[in-house]
Amino acid sequence: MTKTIAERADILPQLAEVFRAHGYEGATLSLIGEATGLGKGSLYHFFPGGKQQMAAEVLTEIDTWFDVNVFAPLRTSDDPARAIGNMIEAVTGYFKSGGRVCLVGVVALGAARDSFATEVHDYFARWGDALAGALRRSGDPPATARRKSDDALLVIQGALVLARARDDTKVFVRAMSDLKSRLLTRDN
Amino acid sequence: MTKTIAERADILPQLAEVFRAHGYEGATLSLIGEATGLGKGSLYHFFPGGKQQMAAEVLTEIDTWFDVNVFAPLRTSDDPARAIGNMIEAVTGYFKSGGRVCLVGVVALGAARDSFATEVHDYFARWGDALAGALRRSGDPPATARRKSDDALLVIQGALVLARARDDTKVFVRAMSDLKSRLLTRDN
DNA sequence: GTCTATAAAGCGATAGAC
DNA sequence: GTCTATCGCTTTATAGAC
Repeated sequence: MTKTIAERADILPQLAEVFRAHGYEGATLSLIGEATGLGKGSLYHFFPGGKQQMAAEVLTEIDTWFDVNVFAPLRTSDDPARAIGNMIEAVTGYFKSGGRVCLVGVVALGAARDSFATEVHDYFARWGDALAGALRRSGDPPATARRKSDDALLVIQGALVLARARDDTKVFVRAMSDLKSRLLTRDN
Repeated sequence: MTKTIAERADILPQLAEVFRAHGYEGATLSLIGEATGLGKGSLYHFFPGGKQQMAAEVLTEIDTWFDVNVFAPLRTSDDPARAIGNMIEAVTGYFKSGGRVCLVGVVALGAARDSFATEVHDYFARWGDALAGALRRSGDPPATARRKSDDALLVIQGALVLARARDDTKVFVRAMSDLKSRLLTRDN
């Protein structure tokens, strides 16, 4: 019988799902052990800082994913309108049309926010900056771009809450469709 | 020395604040005891069903508050536009301009959602129905009214998430102001 | 790198005196 | 109605064998 050797890259996504499903406080080491198939010994081998470190690394990985797949395209694309459309598509896929919650939003609402204030703040700040930049380059004046980017972040988070409250992804899908046309319309 | 006799009506709001601040999982009986000044004996005297019952009664009280102060005016006012303006004002006050989170939203995002599915679902359903009704009476066609009411609920929840992530109420205040004019404009 | 055993603390909940 | 003491269990975290 060969032992399976775990790698950080495999563990983090499973860890993320546990935190998403149960929140920081609700994600116990037993649940994490089940989801990863790892005992506490292995878990503490990878994350000597315990639960706090696990959540911090998960948040960092989430941030990296968005940086590569969402923020960077918004910042560098020479077709900003197209990049905004791609953002909506990427977000819809990532959040499984509202069937998967945003861990950063969950953390922001909970008591763990204070422990991860920087991670939470920066995630939304960098998303907002990247989106506002794309809107400016597509013709919106700075103040309008900023208002529209705030609006977008807030609609995405709210749609996730409502979709989960109703246990129905329709409201999320419709919100993304509306958001897209609102972002790509110049006169608002 | 006279013992203070606690009443349910005094306990529930304190209980609500603990659940809001820590979420369902994070709200321990110790924290609840501190916040209410009551020992476990007293707590279990009032709530034999324990934490689950405490949260359920808090959710019911929240629902009642919104029913009286938000939903009923939307349903019965003969000046629906004015009722919608009042709703924005009531919500801004209740959520302290984004400084206080929505417990129903917090529960919806967490693992406790399944235990309180009915309460969570009904809260948003009744709010949505009341608001959509007011919008219809103020001249919006049914489909538009429904879309705008979904939009409103989602913007409120999202603004709460973003305000807490940024630790800044400005985004909430601005979102409410924008929402108000969007709801009261006929051609969208 | 993985596991089991274990520690110390905290959890929700109960019992019973007052 | 309130309290303290306590139960049984789970929690996070550590130690040490393999």
